[in-house]
Amino acid sequence: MKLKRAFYTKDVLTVASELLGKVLVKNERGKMFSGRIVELEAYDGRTDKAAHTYGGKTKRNEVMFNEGGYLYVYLSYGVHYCCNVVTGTEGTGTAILIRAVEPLEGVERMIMNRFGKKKLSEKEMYHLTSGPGKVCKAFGITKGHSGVDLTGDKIYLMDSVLKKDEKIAVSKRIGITKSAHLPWRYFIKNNPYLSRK
DNA sequence: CCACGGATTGGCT
DNA sequence: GCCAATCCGTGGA
Repeated sequence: MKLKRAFYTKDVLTVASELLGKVLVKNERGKMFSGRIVELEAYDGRTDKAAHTYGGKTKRNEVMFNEGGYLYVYLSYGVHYCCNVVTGTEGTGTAILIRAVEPLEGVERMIMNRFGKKKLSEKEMYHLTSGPGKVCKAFGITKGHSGVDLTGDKIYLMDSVLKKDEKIAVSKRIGITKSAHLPWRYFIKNNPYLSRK
């Protein structure tokens, strides 16, 4: 089942806690890419100085002010794209950064997008999508996908539940200096595809 | 107008 | 462990 609008329009921390284990899917003219979300971070422009929306609406962040269920993509350090799931009601300015997934479909295409070859060692496979920039590179997600409606059929999320032995853990967010104390990074404990342990 | 810094990554010391 | 790559929004002159 594809996740519907109502899943996304809830409060950002509620959606964040429900988003782990869901499957990110990209259908690129029939070429499928998919992966289970194993790590994410919440950003809330109303209170959180690290959020892109903290200073109000700009051309870059306007998608993040949409109602929930849209994709917000930005360029990090001028080098890497990172993708976010917009949450909440219109005008809220909240989103969830997808930091790592466990690859499912389209693995060979992901390896090609990331490394320009077809095979990786077993060890290298754990680094295929273990970071926000890596996920976008592997899936072929760029700035042109910012604003895509996640209730459409190009990029969307499928419902799925955590495995019986999987537990959610929470920590501080990675790589930020402002509002760094907030415990808004959620991840599946001991999952081998995390960006960090 | 210019300087600065950032939700990252991979390669080199 | 350290650092360059490289775009763009923000803030100060």
